[in-house]
Amino acid sequence: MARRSEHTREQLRDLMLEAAEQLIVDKGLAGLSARAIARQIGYTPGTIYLVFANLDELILHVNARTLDRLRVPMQAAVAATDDPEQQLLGAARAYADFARSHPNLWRACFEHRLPEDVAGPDFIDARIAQLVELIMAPLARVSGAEGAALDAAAQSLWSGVHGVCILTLTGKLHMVGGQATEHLTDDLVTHYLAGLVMRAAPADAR
Amino acid sequence: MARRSEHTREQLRDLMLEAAEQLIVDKGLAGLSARAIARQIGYTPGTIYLVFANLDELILHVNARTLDRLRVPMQAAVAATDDPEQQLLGAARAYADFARSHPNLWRACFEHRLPEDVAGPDFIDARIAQLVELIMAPLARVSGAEGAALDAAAQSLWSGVHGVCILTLTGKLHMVGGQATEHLTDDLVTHYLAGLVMRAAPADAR
DNA sequence: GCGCGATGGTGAACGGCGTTCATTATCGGC
DNA sequence: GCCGATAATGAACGCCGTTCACCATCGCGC
Repeated sequence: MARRSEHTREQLRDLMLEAAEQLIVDKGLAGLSARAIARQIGYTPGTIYLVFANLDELILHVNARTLDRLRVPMQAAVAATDDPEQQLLGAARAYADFARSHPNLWRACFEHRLPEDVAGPDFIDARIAQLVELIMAPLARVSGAEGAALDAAAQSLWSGVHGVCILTLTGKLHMVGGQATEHLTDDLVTHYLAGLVMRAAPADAR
Repeated sequence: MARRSEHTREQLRDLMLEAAEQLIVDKGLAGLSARAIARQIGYTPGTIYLVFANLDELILHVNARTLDRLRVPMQAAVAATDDPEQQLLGAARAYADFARSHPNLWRACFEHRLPEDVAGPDFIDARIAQLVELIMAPLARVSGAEGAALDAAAQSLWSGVHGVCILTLTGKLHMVGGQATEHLTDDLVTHYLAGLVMRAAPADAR
């Protein structure tokens, strides 16, 4: 017992994040435990606390990685065209697609709850802000909105897409005529955008 | 030990649901435990399993109650006016208001996860369907939609409002210019409806 | 070549959890 | 007044997150 320097702190950190990620992918947040991570990487639970303050912090870092990975396809969707409406549709579809392909990782980002009195760390907030900012420019272009109105549009649209993903992926919406995630995100985005554009430049005023 | 018939099964059931509800209200789903419920009602944990199959089932029944209570103000909002757009706005506001006044109960309905392989019970699905159905009639009136298109509209609109509530209430949206829940629901509903109506009867066709 | 201080890592322990079940105290009916 | 049925217990099992005294190992100074 008591090996020395088998891995550096950094290596250990990566091993733990990797193992935790795999556990979440396989069995969801509920399947994650300090003991399971330790077992997976051949250490004891105590070692985890040499690297992270507690399990919550470890999970937050897994989530940060997930949010980074989620940004890639969304960014690609925005870069794929110059039509701002298509950019927004693409981003929403990329979001929904990521959520559907990595349900447990994606859900971990939003289901994980810190203790009542602890605030989320900046490195998570910043990554969420990055995602919302991705859609700001196209949204400004289609709607002509700016300032607080633009902020509101970005937040409500993004939240809306998020809501569709959550409810369809957790099976809380499979009632009569339950619809596919993609279909509903498209419906939400196109109608919201149409309404937003109309409000900005009403047909009556043409 | 081993008191007999101090309460009937029904009374015991209600005591447990009441105690569980209070625990969730006070400390969230995470603060709920079989031992805490038992302590609260003066029984031992084992007794719970004479009434419910397991804690999950008990939580599902608390959630069913919560959904029933949520329906009341939404129904009232729909009954308060004849203008379908105002009915929809009112229902959304009622939803957001309920979520904000009973955050822990409301969140319990959506954060509680059954084991991977267990399907949600009908008595929850039915109550969610009831909520969505509340907005079907007004939505049909404003948009003229019917059939699958109407289903899709109801689901994406409701999911969207839900998403706004989740992200604002869990503090996952307090970035630059973070907006109030009510403001964002109004924004989402009005713009979505405007877009939906326009699509149904475009201004160009007038 | 050797001892020693620093330290990475351990593993046992604490108090919690959900759940099960043999056991017991109490009841209604005979 | 007994007896079978049963409501409720509480101890037990195997988990959990987290802490910490301890020790095996390393690199350094001699």
